[in-house]
Amino acid sequence: MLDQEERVDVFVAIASPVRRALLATLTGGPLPVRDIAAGFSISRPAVSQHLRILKEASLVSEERVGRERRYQLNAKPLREVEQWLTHYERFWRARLDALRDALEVLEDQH
Amino acid sequence: MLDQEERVDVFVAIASPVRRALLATLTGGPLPVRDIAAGFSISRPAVSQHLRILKEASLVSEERVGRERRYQLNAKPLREVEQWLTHYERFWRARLDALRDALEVLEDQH
DNA sequence: TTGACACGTAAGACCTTGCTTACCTATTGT
DNA sequence: ACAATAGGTAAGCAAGGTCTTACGTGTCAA
Repeated sequence: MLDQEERVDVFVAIASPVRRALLATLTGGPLPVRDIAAGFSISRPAVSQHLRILKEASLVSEERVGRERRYQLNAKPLREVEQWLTHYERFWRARLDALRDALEVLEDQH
Repeated sequence: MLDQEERVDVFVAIASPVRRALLATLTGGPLPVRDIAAGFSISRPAVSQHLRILKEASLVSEERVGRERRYQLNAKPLREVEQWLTHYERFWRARLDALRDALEVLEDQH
């Protein structure tokens, strides 16, 4: 079960708005490249190149069906991003708490 | 309370391992550039340039104290990333559920 | 078996990124 | 006033990303 080409960092993969849009497109289920590219203004080869990056980040997998290649979303690597975020969650929560406390003080003054 | 230079996409800002390390460095509290750069092998100007990107993504703020500039973590923009992730959470959760179910079937077979 | 289709890949243009060194300004301490 | 410190900025460069068009390969259908 070893990933053969896990070269691309997930953070790098999702840094591109185009690639995030590609992932969003695949939330509805697997699609062949033709259908994916239909929703984008860039050329089909450009879409293929982005799909390759996503594949090398394991964010999509490809299944060959006849002459089509159906790309499927694989969200699992996003857990790394979520895990990274948890280290910072307390910081923006701290901010919110401070704001809430400040508002409470204002409330009490009335 | 308008951000004067919110040019940089948060996803782009955190795509760099160096910048993620810079953010990690600041979790301990505000630091002057000198102290930040001490933990990195790249030059101080390179650190300054990364800090600028982070500042333009509002991930850090700077406070001038004498001849120092103390950079402080501001995690709030990371909420955008977290919010984006929630759209995909159900996908990797679906995977986990499928795995758990498969394991249960194996259990039952014994 | 021949043409159309689906798709990847190669090559090249172009822009951006990320580093370096050199230099500048602002502040502090003597 | 002057030297040292803190740190931003400019210039230059190598490397990499992102498009395009052209082309190659595998598959289907007549």
